[in-house]
Amino acid sequence: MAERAAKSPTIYDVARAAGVASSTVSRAFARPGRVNAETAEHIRKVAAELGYRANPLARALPTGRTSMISLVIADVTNPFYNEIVRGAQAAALEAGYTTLLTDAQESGAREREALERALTMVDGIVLATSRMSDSAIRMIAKQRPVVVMNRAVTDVPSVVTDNPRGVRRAVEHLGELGHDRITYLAGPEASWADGTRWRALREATHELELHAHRLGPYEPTVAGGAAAAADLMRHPTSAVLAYNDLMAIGLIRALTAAGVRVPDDVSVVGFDNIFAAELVTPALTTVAAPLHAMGQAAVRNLLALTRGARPTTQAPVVLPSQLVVRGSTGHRRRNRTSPASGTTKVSGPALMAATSTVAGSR
Amino acid sequence: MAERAAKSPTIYDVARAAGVASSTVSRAFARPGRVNAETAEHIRKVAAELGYRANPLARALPTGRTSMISLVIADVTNPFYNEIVRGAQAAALEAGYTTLLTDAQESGAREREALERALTMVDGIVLATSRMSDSAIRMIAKQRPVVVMNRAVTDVPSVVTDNPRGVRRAVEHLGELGHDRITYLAGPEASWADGTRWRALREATHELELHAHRLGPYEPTVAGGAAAAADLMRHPTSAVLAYNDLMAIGLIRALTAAGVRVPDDVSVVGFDNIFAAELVTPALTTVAAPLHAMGQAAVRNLLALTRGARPTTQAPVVLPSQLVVRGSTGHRRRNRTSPASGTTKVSGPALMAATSTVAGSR
DNA sequence: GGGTCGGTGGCAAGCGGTTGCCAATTGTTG
DNA sequence: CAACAATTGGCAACCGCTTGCCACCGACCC
Repeated sequence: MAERAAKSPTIYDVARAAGVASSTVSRAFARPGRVNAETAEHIRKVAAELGYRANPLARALPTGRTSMISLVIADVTNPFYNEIVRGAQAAALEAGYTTLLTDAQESGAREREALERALTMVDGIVLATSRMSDSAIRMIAKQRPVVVMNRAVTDVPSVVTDNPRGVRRAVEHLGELGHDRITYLAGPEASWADGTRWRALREATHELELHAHRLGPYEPTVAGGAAAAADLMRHPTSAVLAYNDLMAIGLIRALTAAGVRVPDDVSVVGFDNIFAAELVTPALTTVAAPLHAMGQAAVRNLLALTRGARPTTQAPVVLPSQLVVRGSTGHRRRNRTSPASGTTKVSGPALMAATSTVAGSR
Repeated sequence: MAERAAKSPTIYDVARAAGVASSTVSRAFARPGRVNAETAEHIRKVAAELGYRANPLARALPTGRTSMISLVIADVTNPFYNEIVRGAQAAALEAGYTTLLTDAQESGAREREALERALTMVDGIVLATSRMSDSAIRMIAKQRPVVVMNRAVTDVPSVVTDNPRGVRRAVEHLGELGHDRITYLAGPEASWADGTRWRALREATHELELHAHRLGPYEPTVAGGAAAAADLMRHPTSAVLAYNDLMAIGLIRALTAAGVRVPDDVSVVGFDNIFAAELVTPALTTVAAPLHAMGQAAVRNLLALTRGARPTTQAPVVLPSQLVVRGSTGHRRRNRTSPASGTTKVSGPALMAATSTVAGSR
């Protein structure tokens, strides 16, 4: 059983080896101009020889700054977060910060608990689609800088996508295809994005003289979408806007299994443009969020806060969303979601002409 | 600009308020029996009133134990890791540990660098599909307990899936469908799993008197699989075993686009059973790894190590893998991957009879 | 009644850095 | 050449918590 290598060298070891005081070593690293250039150079050389590496914990104690931030997401297994996480990590890394990823497992309680543990260890927190209440979030924000994503909380800076614009584009797209009635499949009630999207849908359909209808709420998962299919059969429609891609995918599968064809019988639009959206058949038309950019923006804003910047503005940072047209939307043919009987087909290629405005990454 | 709440109370505050020494407060929390039950109770009450919460960093300094572990994965955007991360987090949480998730972005260099930063902060490290060299890993293992996943490194405990068994099952499955020649699409050369799978394929095909062929390496991504399609057209085959699901999916898409039908013209089997595997069309037949269990097992072993357990055994912990039969494999009909010309179809349902031994979660 | 001993609580020395303050050295300036 | 400012390095006091060691105390024993 090989014992762990002897404890790593400290500033004291370096100080002794370099013939200076420990404080000088400390400053040589932390306070650039504070020490003579030559001395600093010498110290750095000795430190390198000894393999000295500053202990971030020890540094954190007196300064109170840990150079760690916490990223809390609702569900690690949801592919929606993958790109967000990467964006956030990239921004954190470039600023010399380490990220603590926390999975709330879709539970506000677990989220609070995890946060409780992390709170004292981090310089700031990014809450991606938090399931906690506004007041709970504000409570946390009193103790550490916080930035929320996909949500607006009074007095807490946030980063969101332009949902209204995205919904508007989706509605226009469906309108152009001849659909005059759009059914919204609602997601979690605790979700801020859900409310925003439904509201935007109502406004957009109203302006364009179309009709909006709402079903739900459902779980924001493939299973939830499948569950919605049954309800949808009872409320015939020709176009559906789902709360997110996972639901849209589940819906399409259930519909297909029931003999309803997509997009021939019903058009489906999702939200988020997750990785799988372009892989399913038919490929999913969806409102894409700039996931990577959001993660990055959230962390950058957070770090600005930790440096003492005043909470940006009261208005959230809004990132543009984009409609990605793929195969799940097509011309309106019938007004029902019941099994097909006719066989005249609109040519596939024509339907997919406008395919992929944005290519899936990877 | 609301100033952050006053610094949180320390053991000294609690000690004063409770009329005892700080050391007693410390022990009341950390060393159960060491202090009188009543005193402890009193201290705990006072602490609760003050809202005292131990500072993990301050605790880490004298003890050298941070209660944090690092989980390093090759690519956060790869859905393969989602369940692993969750399993790992669950195991860590139940033991009171916090997880530091690090994305190596498929680069051994970035991996080392990130590790460098985290090394001093964590009690142990789990390397999920590391891209570093064996010696680099052993170097790290000298400084902190390490457990590797999906890989075997001499002297470093590891957790892997039963690749040979999985491959064997896939080969048997394909054999039963009449395929006598299986083409392997290789993944990253730095991947241990890749070598293991190819070797297992050769052995299995040999025993069953089939032929194995190898193409690649390719990127372990959808794009990589698509790239393989072109090569595959030049090396006709009726059955393909891909390094992972992402590649399998990319391959199927490219093949389909080129007019080659799956599974009619060629059967495709993937590895990992990622989330999207059951969503694509045709649904992917794949060798499923117990992702969640692996993450969990890795962390549990790691924690055992930090508690001083001697490196389990030299042999890796092997978790069972399972073949999930879906729609991408079918009876052999032709021996070429060139565009179809015949139209006789094996009935779809028959082909999919054995569908989903394991249901995808969610 | 004195000696032992287990149970408790306190003292104080770290853990590895940071940093305010002071002193020594060197360079400027009138 | 004295007075003074700027530069640079060292001293030592923390940051919040852990823990070895000691002191004290009442109980128990002989």
